[in-house]
Amino acid sequence: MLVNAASLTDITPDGGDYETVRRVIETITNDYRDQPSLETIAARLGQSPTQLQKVFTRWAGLSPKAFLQAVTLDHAKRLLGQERLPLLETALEVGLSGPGRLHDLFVTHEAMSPGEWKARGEGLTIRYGFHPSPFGLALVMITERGLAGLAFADAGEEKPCFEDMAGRWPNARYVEDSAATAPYASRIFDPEKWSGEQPLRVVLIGTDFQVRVWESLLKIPLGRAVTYSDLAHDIGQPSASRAVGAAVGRNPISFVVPCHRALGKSGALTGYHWGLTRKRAMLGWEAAQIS
DNA sequence: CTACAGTGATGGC
DNA sequence: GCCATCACTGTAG
Repeated sequence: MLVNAASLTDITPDGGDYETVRRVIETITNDYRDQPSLETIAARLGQSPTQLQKVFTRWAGLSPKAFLQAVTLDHAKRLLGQERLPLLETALEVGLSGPGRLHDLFVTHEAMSPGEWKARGEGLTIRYGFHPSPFGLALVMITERGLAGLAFADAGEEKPCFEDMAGRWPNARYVEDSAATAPYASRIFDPEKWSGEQPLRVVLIGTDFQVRVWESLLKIPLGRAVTYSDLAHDIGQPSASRAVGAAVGRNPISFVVPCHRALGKSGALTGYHWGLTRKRAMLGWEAAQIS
């Protein structure tokens, strides 16, 4: 991990940088054809180039230029390329008990029973809170069993974001409790705290098919990517790539269940529930964590 | 680039 | 059940 602790404590407590970063990424991806210089971008955002450069680098650990390179098709293909098959064969010793090993952030998970799923959250108490994160405001939702939801919103968009999530388990009781959710937020977004000793507890609430897809996603290590059809193969339904896409899109715990590491077969970023720009940001941020 | 077909899970009716 | 809707993919013009 090249990102040092100081830079992380800079970004994580107040996620203000993300707004700037988001606009930079957006600008560049919209106008990549005319290769805008740092200067032009800075001018458009009403900031000085040096200032912009600094904020961006603090956020990603990567210069804007290097970052962009990390999110190109080329790079995406490389993420996909390396040893196609072995990747998903990595053991996932989860079961419903013992701590399993999972990608970079160690996670234990359990699935909800079908009964609980049918009840659509009936009898479940979900506590939630908004917290700043490197990717904008993060909405964290937890139950007694562990983390159940993670979503993102830009400033001012909290309400639709919450409703999006709450609509998935309409019968649950929702309690605002950011004191309870805060520890989760800080765990998740600080790579320094990713360790196997204290795995993050996660509870997957979804249909059987969805849960299988999400479990597959959890097997993708940091800095790697797979295609929707890889995932389809992994769950034993090679032709169901489209259905897989839909299931990936319904992932309630984005980032932790790394749905941003699922790409189209061409390496193109096909879609993202919380905005394609955010998907780029995550991939670029991760690229910086590895190097 | 667009169009279309084949695809499987899901949710509303 | 039926039908529309997808964060898909391959083929054709």
